[in-house]
Amino acid sequence: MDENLFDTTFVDVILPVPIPGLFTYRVPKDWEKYAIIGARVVVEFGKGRILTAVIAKVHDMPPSQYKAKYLQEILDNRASVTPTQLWLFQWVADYYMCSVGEVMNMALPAGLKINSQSKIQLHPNFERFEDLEAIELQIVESLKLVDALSFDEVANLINTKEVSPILKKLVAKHAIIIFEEISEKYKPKVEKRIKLKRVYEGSEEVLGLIDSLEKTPKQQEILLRYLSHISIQDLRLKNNEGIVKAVLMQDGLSESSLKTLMKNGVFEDYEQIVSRFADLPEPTGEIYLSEKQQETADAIMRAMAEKSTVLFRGITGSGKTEIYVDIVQQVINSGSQVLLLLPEIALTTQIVSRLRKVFGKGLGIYHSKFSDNERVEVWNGVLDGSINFVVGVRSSIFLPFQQLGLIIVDEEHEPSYKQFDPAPRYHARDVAIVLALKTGARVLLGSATPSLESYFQAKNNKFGLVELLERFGDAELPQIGLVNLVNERKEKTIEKDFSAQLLNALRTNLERKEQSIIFLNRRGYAPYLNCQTCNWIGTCDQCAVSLTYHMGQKNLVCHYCGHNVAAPRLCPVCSSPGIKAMGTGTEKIEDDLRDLLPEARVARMDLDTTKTKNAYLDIIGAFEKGEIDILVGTQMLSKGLDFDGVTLVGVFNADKMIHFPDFRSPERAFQLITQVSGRSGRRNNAGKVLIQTASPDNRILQYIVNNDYESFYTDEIIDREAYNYPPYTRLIEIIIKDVSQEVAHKAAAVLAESISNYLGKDRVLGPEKALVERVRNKYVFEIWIKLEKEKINMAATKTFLLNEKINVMAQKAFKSVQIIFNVDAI
DNA sequence: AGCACGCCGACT
DNA sequence: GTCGGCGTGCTC
Repeated sequence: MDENLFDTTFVDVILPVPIPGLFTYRVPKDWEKYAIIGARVVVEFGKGRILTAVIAKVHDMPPSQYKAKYLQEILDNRASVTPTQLWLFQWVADYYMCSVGEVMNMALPAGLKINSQSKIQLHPNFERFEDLEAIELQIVESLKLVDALSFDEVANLINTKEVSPILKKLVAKHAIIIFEEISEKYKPKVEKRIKLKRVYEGSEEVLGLIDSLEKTPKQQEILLRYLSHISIQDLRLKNNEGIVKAVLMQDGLSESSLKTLMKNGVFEDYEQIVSRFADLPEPTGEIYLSEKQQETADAIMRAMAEKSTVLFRGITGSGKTEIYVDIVQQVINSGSQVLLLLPEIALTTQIVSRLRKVFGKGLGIYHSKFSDNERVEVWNGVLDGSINFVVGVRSSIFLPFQQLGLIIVDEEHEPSYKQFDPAPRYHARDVAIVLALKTGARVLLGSATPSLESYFQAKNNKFGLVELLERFGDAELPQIGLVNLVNERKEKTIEKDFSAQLLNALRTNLERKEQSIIFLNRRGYAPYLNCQTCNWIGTCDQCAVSLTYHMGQKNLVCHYCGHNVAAPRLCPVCSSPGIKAMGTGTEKIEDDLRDLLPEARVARMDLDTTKTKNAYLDIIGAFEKGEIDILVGTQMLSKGLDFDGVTLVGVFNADKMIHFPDFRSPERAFQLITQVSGRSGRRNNAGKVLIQTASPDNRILQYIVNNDYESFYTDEIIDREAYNYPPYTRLIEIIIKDVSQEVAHKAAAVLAESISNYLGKDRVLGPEKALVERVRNKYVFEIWIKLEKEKINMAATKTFLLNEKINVMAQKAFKSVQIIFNVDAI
């Protein structure tokens, strides 16, 4: 008999797959009361594929086109995902042109998604080993040793990719069983604790116990140690709390003696679930604001009463952190939650420890360097309200806030707020603004060098604007000078890549025992190797770029695909030994400095020297302690670092930054150079900045020298308007990739043609070869479209684009083409 | 995205 | 002859 589909509950769930739409599953009768919107469930999707999904809708409409499968499991008895989050996931999916599943998958920490892995085990009744072939036998023999193997493990064992046909045969022969192993990933942290098995009445009894251990001094020592933590008088009240085993046993008390004590019923052990953040200190620090800072904080609060989003432009060294702290405290005290977004690497540093001192346990940190389990605890803490302040990276915008009052986006101009690689390609600042509009929270954007988009909104009264244009205390702005490389070249005063002017300034600084920073936005030793005899250049065979020479490992590295080979000593083409490293990276600068200023202690900070969390802190620590005279580094130096002793910043390659072929490069250059310049001269030290350039008259450099953000903005915004770039338009970048250059180009042309017909030719740029035309063996083309928000129906355009993608890919020739939409590309 | 099914080259 | 390569289509 077929089941009665009336009076049956169904759920539409979000699955972590890049397929649009929700999927309907049937709820087993007994579980109906647990089928809540926002609860996580386990479902089978396809054949034997187990996934964690989130319930988005509960209803009683049986699907007409297919038969719904049953839910396998309901993981929560409450909503792990809030209704606001579900709304936000959908908004992000629509706006950034991806599936809700992709958003959900990114938003949920890995620890909240269960593991599904097909495994095999030996069939308990199998005996006919003689029926098996050699490989099958090998698998079965292994299963005798380890009771279960994953598909991957089998693949490794027999050294083949395709294991499922073999395993199927084994199943047919009743030799093995395939099963899905499901396990929740999140494991609470447990702590072993020890307590006295029974509470002793009165001190005599305890003293008696101590005496009874006279002959076993090691056991007695343990008991005395225990009593030193919980005194005899306190036993009655505090014995039940016990003490952490590791604490009791530190400095090498005897484990075996403790075991004996437990066996004899003196002590017992038990486990207790503890928060991973339990041992955090209570808040101690207080932050005092200068009069000017307090005025600014008050102005921001007033502005936020009027506008949902407020832009705060506070120049470097004006003490933004103190102002944030004051505002955060006010919002928290009103009973709301606060999120402070920071660019990824700024989080590993000083600011967190400063905030921890003020906010203690109520502060949660959400960051890629934290483990899965820690992230789950932050998620749950935010959900149940025990965490009221989160400092995190861009993905923390998707945490389950219940009472969100304020989102601060620090360094809001930072491009790292935009996710690029896997979908969703979202901008955390923009998502924050949307979320705040939805929930009534406020957004505070902070930067010394706001993005043109944000400043434009502020100037047009869409955002509130508060500016703080003087440094904290009596600190002065650094003096910024340009070094004319053309003149120095004429006079032949350049040594290696250093102008005499910069080198002399470094020398003077060294003599005065003051610290210097050299900024160069290119890592490695040299961007390419070149044979002086046959002109060979080392290139990546997967990508259309030269390989960067890294002297540390003596190898050539592709900065696009990571390809890594030993650097040849002889030219691979003509075998001549005359290979020369061309151009300059941070490694070379570091090396050259050791030559030019042998007495200086030089260190380098870039992606290559900061692979581990501690390396980063070690370099900063050594620099702060004055163990380093000159620190060479990439843009990493510009973020959230606060050094007192730096009085000189040298900038290399400024011209390259300004003339990079991208309409945003003037803005980027202005922001980056201004930000690194801000590292010079804090507190009582007047600082100096020297920028090496071949075009000292360049307008961007002039604005930087004069510290003139306003004029930079006014100038740049004119160009943006003239060429229809943001903030006057919205950009969508379309990336078309294929192994065949011709196929990619044709598909791109077809797509561009139909878009032009729909939007008009003026709104479509390309297709053009990408700047790096081949990456990982795929040819890349780009189409850019510019959309005026007032004139174009954005939603309709996006629907059109998604349909066109399907149309293009439906053509036989374009089956293998990849088409990626990057909304609001930066 | 995975995963299964289905159709052609290099091996026994 | 088969094994196994990856093209194509589907997933509630």
